[in-house]
Amino acid sequence: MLDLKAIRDDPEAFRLGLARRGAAGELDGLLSLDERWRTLTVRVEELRAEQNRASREFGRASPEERENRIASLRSVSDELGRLEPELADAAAEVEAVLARLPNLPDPSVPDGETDEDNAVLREVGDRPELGFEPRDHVDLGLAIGGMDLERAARTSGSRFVYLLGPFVWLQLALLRYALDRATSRGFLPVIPPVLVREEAMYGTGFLPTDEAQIYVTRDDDLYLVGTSEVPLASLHQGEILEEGDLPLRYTGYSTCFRREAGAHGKDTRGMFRVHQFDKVEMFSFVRPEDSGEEHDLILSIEEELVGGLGLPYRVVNVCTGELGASATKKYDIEAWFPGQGRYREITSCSNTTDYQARRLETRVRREDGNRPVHTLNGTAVAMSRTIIAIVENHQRQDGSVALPESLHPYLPDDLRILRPRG
RNA sequence: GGGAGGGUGGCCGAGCGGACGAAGGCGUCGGUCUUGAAAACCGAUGGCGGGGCGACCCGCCCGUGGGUUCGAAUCCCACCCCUCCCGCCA
Repeated sequence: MLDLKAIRDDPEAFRLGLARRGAAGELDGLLSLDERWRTLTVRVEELRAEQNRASREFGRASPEERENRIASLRSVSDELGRLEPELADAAAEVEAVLARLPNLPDPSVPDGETDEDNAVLREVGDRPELGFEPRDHVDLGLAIGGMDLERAARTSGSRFVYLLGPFVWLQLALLRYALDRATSRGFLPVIPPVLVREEAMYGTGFLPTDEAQIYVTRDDDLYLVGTSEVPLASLHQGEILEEGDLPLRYTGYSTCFRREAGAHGKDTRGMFRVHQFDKVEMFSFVRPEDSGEEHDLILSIEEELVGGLGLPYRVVNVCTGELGASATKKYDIEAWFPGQGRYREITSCSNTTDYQARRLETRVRREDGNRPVHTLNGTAVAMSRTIIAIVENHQRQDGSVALPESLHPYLPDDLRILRPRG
């Protein structure tokens, strides 16, 4: 949510920022709705003040006097009865428009529509020189016995997977690997609820914008989260935090559910894009002036995690067209996937400034008043894609995969090399 | 799932149609006193929004949303949440 008062004070700044995201069209409408709301507010509050004054006197009045006063009180009450619904409508309209406006992009974000417009900041690590035609994760995973896609399709449909044996151990090793590194940097591990109320989805900015991507339960009005960002951000909903308690850092492990509507035909092979996967996420609540620095910290942890797995990657500054509604700026780490012959997103971190905090009413107590905190989120490890990247990058001619040393402490002793069966 | 009782300020807790943003206590912060501290005493202590250049003024908030009423923390309805008992259950 943008700051309505700030929009009033400097509409042109918002017009410019929103225009970069193709969302400036609603601004004039918003300003006139706001004008109407304020006019009505002034009138309604005058009437209420009068009613309160008269009502206080009424309490002291004698029974005879009361009879005389009821008529004038009723006329005030009647006018309020007419105006209050108008005021409520105006407020709801302002709210509805405001809720749809995305966060302003940071000046350093490149303009653009698709991932081809993202700015590549750096490439790190050498792509593996395999000396043979690389197999993709489906061929490798099936041979190793780490996954079953056909039976998953029979059970649940396309874009689902049974992880089996070696890939299960690998995923659990990745979990410990990610948690160890995140907690060593001060992030508290959390296993959050994955079914959440509408307010949590709204508060994090996934509703109303991304409704088509979200699974909803039929009888309970609960939403399945697409990322633990949602319950982590909601952890301090409605709270006023003490400045000395910030930053608050959490790392959540959860399953993530995504409908992938509109992705028909995209990444249909294997488990690169699935409806359900597990992910370790980092989430920070910080003082407003610290969010830029925190964003760099989260990115550096992500680079450490990806780099530590021996995966070649590049860092991109995501363009305006690819930003989520709540983000002012987003870095993606794209790992090299030999099976696809290109870089693909494997982690992502966003600075959402005060956008989510304003919706969730998470504030910090300050001398000069309570202000929304800033929130940030970033992937520690997205399990399915990371498993894919590992097996594709560390594959060997015979179809075996040498797992990176950084995972050895977390793996069963006989599983440092994944071998094709039979 | 069945039954019972509850949700009031940072916390505890009174209020159960009219002067209530709400008694009292605790906590916190100032002050008096003291060599210092404690105790005692005095005072201050919520959030959100609107208006005004401003000192300020006004409105809203007693789980949430509706309703009754000239007037609702208080009465009615729906929903949410918590606690206890029974049943079921990882």
